Amino acid sequence: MSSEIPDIVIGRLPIYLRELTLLAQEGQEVTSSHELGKRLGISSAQIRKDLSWFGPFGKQGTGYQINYLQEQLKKILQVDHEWPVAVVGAGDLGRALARYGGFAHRGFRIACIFDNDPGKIGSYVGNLQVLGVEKIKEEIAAHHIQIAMIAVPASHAQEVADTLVEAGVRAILNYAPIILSVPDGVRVQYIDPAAHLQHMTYYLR
Amino acid sequence: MSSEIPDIVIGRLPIYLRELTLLAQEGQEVTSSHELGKRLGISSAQIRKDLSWFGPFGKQGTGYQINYLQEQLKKILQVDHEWPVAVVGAGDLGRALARYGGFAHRGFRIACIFDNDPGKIGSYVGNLQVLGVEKIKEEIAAHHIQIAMIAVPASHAQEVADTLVEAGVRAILNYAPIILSVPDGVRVQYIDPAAHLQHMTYYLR
DNA sequence: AAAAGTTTGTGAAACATATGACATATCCTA
DNA sequence: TAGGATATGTCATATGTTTCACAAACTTTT
Repeated sequence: MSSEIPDIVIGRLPIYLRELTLLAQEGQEVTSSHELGKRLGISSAQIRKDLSWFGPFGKQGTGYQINYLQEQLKKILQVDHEWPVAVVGAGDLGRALARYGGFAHRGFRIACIFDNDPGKIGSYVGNLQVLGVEKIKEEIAAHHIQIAMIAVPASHAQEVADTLVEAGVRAILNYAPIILSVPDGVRVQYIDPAAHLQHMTYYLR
Repeated sequence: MSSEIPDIVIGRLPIYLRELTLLAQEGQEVTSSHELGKRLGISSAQIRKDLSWFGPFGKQGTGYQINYLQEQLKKILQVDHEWPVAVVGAGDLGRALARYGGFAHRGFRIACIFDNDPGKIGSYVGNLQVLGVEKIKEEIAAHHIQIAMIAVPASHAQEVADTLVEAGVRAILNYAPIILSVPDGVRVQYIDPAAHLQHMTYYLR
């Protein structure tokens, strides 16, 4: 009976939420599945169907109250409160992530950053001091951090992931170009820009 | 008859190629759909089916010659030669992308980097000098660049995309958290780390 | 040289996802 | 207040994707 909500639907919710925030910034108060779909390049039927997994949020004849739908999506995605996030790797990418301003208003706060390079440990990234990787366990446990981003070379990513999982992390955003092996209950998402580029070069003929 | 190859299949080829490279680095010469699938967390049937869209690359009883399959995938994805890539935005992210060592052996060379900040123009990122955005058109045309990465704030991303398309770019990897509007024939891929994180927080209950 | 063991490539079946279409509700205009 | 316009939520349908299962080809063992 209570069939599970498809993961692919969950994956679209952040995009809906993002676009709603944009609409709100533009001063709009109400939108429709049609308008949203047009802006996102998605069919209006799909948006209505996706949302209907979670409840009736709209009003026939009118559409969706933007503020209300935003709140509901935040609740569903559990970003109605802030998550502390750990960054492992204080190279160019790790530092860029730690300083990126786009996380704050979307439910995330970079809480700590780690590296294994003695030359980097102790230095500051924004107002965060880089900690040694040996501190991962205590720091993550102390702050009950459940989310981490891995921005270390592929050769060290699995080892880092193991440590993070041991420390209690349950969601990993992995920038290293390898598949991580993690126990059940831990989720991993991957970002591999070169793979995206190769996906596109296929079509460049 | 000649049905088109699904885009989702194309999207997996770079992952297969990446894993083959890893296997080759480990000194292995032959692999099987089963081994590959196990390492990637994908069913062996899917890998065989995906590859079969392009031809018979394996040998029954043996599996796949890694070198050969790598070559074939590179040819299919058109990364058997190097593509020059433009980066727009020389902030933390743009600089991290420009200096990232992971593109070179996967078919890409960062050819130029642009910014609109007079304080950044003229400075060096690695051995690339940051150019002003007003140079985008001439530079991209001169070097026949067809691929670009956008690493500017959301507020400027569409404008940058328009300029890039006008200059001849046909593939864009967009790091700005907005959907870009581009003409037919131009492909866009999106990277939005906050969206990935929100996708995962859904499951953190 | 035969038997046992692997592994591919592929059609058919199962499963998952997206679209179409419409009853119903609401808004707007006159 | 009636009629036209708009938009949701949902069931049925269509499309897309993955898995299953097996013949055929090859390797290894006995």
